[in-house]
Amino acid sequence: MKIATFNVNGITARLPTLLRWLEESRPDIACLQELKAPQERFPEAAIREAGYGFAWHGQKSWNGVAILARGADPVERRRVLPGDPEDLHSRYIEATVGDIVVGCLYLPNGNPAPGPKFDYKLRWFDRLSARAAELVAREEPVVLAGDYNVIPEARDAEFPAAWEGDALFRPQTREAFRALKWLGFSDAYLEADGAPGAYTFWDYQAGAFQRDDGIRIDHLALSPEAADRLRGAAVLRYTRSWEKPSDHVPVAVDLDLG
DNA sequence: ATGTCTCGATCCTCGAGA
Repeated sequence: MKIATFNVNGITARLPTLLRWLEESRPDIACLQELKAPQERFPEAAIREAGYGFAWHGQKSWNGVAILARGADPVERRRVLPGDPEDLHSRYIEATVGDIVVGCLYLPNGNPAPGPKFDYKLRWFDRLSARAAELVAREEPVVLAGDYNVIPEARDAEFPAAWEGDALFRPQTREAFRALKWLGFSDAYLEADGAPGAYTFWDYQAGAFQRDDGIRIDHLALSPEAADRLRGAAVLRYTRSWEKPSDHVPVAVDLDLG
């Protein structure tokens, strides 16, 4: 079973690219982030035509997350991360697909740091960890996939010094990411491959992709029961060279599940 | 720091966010 995560940076502008990727890569489950469209503007017909059922949580202008399943309808469990009724950003959706629990997340960027946006990022991270602790206690295969906006280690950036002090690389951010690890979740790419240079994001500006000025910030965290079944992982760098690319590329993992 | 992109309001361009 191939499970992938892809920050599309606008599902309306990215629809042709998304459809091409679904057709060529045929993930069984696709977690999408940064859809930037209100709930009623999801391209339902095109996604169904491509062979996918879906659950999605939209928002005007910003955020927005979706879980797609090939030949199946994901069973939505929740569309809000618990712990803050005043947080109205659509950054989390959770569903089951067969026997697997999938959480699709778009963690706040958090810049400028320090500041209120960084505080929000850390609070959001705490809420994610609390939810992750609940999920891991069930001893089921769980995948928490998405744009974490976290550079876990210096090796996950081509120019780590340029990210010193940035919300994506601050010690507190990296510590919060490690908290998921201490709960029992593993970084699928690291476990299955781990080769350096597997960046998932390059800024559109200043020729960042041409200089390979990238960072690895899109991750799939696996519960122990999912990690037991991990067979491989891949970062689909080539999609960054397509027409009208997202600034992120998909990351896919292969799990030996049903 | 910025050589870009997307969205939305409103408008034929700009600000915000990333």
